[in-house]
Amino acid sequence: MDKSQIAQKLSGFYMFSELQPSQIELLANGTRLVDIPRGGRLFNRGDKAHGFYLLLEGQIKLGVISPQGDEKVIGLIQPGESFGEAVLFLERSFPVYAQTTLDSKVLLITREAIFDILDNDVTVVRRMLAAISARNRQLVNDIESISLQNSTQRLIGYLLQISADSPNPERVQLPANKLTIASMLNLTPETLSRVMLRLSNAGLIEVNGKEIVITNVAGLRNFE
Amino acid sequence: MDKSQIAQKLSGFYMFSELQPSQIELLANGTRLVDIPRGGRLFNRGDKAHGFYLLLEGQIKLGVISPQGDEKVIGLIQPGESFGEAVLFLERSFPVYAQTTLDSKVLLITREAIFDILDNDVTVVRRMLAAISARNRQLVNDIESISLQNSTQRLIGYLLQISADSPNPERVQLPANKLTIASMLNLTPETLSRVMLRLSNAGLIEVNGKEIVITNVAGLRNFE
DNA sequence: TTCAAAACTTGATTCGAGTCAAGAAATAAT
DNA sequence: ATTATTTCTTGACTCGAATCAAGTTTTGAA
Repeated sequence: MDKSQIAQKLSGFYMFSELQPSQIELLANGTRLVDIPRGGRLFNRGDKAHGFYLLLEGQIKLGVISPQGDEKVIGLIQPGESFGEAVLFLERSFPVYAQTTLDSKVLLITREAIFDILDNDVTVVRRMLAAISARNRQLVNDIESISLQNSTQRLIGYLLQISADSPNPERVQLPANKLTIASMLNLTPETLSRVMLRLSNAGLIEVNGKEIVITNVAGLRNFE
Repeated sequence: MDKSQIAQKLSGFYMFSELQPSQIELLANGTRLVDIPRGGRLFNRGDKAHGFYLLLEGQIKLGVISPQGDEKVIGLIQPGESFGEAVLFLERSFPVYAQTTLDSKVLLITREAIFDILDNDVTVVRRMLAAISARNRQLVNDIESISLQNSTQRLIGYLLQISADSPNPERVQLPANKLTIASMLNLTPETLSRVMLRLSNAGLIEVNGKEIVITNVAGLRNFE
């Protein structure tokens, strides 16, 4: 992928869509493409940040691992989404690791390049603030559901959310394997499996691998 | 409190410490003082944001309440700290309520005033980004400890943290009542009480109401 | 200063979800 | 196509923390 293709990808990204070609070119000069095969690490917890990332293809899992080796998935990044912004503005290292779950292509937008743009473009500033704020909101929601909902409510909430985001709300596709989904929902795989069985038996969903058919949205929303 | 006193408070706040007097004055014109007695609500979940807040005196509890009435405290704001920034940059309402736990004085820095400054001052932009990013980091830490640590580890982590932030690390003061501390740590008050008793019995801490003497820091860090 | 309300503690018991184990199904590698 | 490996499911059992209950202490309001 050459510079002009990188520039094209950058200008197609929401945060930079208002920038002039000359500014995009500047940004592209401070951006590099990173190719990582499935299962590879983009960075580890504790690594210093050299910039922030824009996922072009594949999928990235952000997570933490306890001293006992237990893993918790904090977020799942899809193509077109950026991540790692927040670390840039603190003199700190990454609090999470980033690992691909599919062969992936990522743009690394270096610190210097983005700081330069931020100093000169009000729109990018706003959108950067909005991006970090949105992540913030998501984290608050996650804390709320971990703290105040039981396993069934968390799964239902998650299914309804991905259903709402889907073009075909009755038939959704889990975006990752069930181990990862379980970890995002703060469940063990065993519990996820059992809760899905309960919802199936209640006639609310049908599960075929990663495909979930929501047969009764209202029932799902009001379950228990 | 008149305009010049508000201006003085604003210029003493880290985020605005580099601003010129003329800019501070502009900001002060878009700022108002809010006085709220102990137990009062500054805003509720779902309220539209008119700006962000700087706590001058007192204490503010940020939290959520489940449909079943269970409460979860997400954050505790101390004098000199700001909050509510993230909501400003999303076209959304507050995901949490804000309630005083002491008689409090708060500055409300209105949307228009801060946006105006953000468009004209690079330092404030950086510090705003840093402030929201720091909150982000805290939230990730919270999710990590809720997800991967047991009740004892969470309390120990919390005590070590407030001890590290304290001028007198051996003798710390809980910043709120135990019900609030318990909720922040995702514990019931009963469990908090029992865990404190266990740590006391193990000779690691001494508890006298809100005052905790950490008699054995290393032991506390390596407990279990 | 008194007293009512709120906060905290302690004990007994329950329960949701985790753990351990073993097998089935799906996926990837050869 | 076959096999190895990973992922997923199901069952039996355990356990950490919640709940329920009752008493004590602290706090703040009249």
